[in-house]
Amino acid sequence: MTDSSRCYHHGNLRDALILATAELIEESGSTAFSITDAARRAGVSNAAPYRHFRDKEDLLDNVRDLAFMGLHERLEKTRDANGAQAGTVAAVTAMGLTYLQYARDKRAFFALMWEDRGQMQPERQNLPHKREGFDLLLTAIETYLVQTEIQSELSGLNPRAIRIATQLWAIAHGIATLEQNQLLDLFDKTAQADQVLIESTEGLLSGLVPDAAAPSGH
Amino acid sequence: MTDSSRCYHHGNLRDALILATAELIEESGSTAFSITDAARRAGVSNAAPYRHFRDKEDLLDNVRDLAFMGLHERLEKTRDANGAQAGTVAAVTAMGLTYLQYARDKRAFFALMWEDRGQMQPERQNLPHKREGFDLLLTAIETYLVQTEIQSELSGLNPRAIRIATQLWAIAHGIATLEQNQLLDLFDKTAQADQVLIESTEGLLSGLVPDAAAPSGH
DNA sequence: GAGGCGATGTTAATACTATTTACTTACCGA
DNA sequence: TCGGTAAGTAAATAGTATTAACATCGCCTC
Repeated sequence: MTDSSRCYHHGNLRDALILATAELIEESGSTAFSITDAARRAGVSNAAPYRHFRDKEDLLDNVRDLAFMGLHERLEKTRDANGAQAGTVAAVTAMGLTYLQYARDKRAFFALMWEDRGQMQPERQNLPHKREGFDLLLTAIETYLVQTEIQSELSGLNPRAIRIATQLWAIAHGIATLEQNQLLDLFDKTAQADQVLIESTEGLLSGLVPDAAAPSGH
Repeated sequence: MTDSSRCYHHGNLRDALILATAELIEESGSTAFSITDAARRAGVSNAAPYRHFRDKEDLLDNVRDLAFMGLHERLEKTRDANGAQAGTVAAVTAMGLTYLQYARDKRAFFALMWEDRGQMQPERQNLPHKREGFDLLLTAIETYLVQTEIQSELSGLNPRAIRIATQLWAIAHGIATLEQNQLLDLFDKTAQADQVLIESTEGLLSGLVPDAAAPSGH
């Protein structure tokens, strides 16, 4: 059943189509693609995909999942590579740098992941995978907070950790977007995206003090 | 020439098409639209647009400009409304909040503005309009730096001001994206986007000290 | 005013596209 | 062995961008 010597039945068309689509998108550098092309690349007729996917967007959703998994994998690798210095600013920063690098390496995937799908049903928004990436960052930050004795234990639900993770994810995402839109080099040729991220991370993490609510002194 | 009693020649089809497209996008809430629909709405045939725009993307570029001008207008209004307290953290924060509100109010426009067009020629990336919005933020921050005696005079080119403006723009953009992707309520139901932005802005602006290079102590 | 020319419309044609329908094949289980 | 169903096919439909060939109007010149 895993052989490639199929004449009529493909065997694993679903995965083949997802992969073919991913390849088309990566090769063209654009999220636009035709279901016809994907089918042709998988070696089937143009109607075959509809046995496995409701519509084009459904197929695309699966490619999106693939993209999120790719990012997640890289973030995990970064976390593991920095295991020795877990809980340092550098370890947190490394996660953000990985995010930026992914946006560079897989530009079309990155665009795909964050395409506006506001009018789509919630179950078609790849929320679980989006959340997974966030969780990794969150853990890294909690480790930092515990390590620097700002927080007493890992909980996964510490409101401050969540807030900081949100801020860091937001700034990494924003920097990636600005970089892709050529808005960094324009104003500050030396402000490489990485540098901006490193400074922002430090800026947001410094100033944190044990216990207490939000720091409000200037 | 400005009458509406035209039978064959429209008079100002170019603008009418841009407006029609903008309306279609706003009404549907999606950046997808058909040139046929835009033409119909403007009361002309489906080939007429090609007398005024090279292709669909060219028409879309003009809608993008419109969207950027709308954002710019709002930012200007915010700046003027806060004229009295120019140079305060609140004044800077207000710019970010305006950005977030625009992303909420004009969701489809916001998506349109930041659609990935990496493979497009530079002249089709609406760079001037993107830059204009940044400039407003930059000025607000320089005013803040001068007002708080961190910087001695308005120059428009102060590297630190540029760096901070970049960080703040990035974080505002990132928060808007997370909000639209329902990644804020998911993890922290109380972390309204506005609140995250307010805290980030304060976090990034505090810790700044006069003169000196980047603060590196934690 | 007559004539013509270029800008701005038109209709019709081409080539893709997504999606559905009705038909076909091959596998799997009774 | 046989029949049902999952998974493929071709063909039809409807909508799309874009181009080509033709039509009309306003304006400029004589």
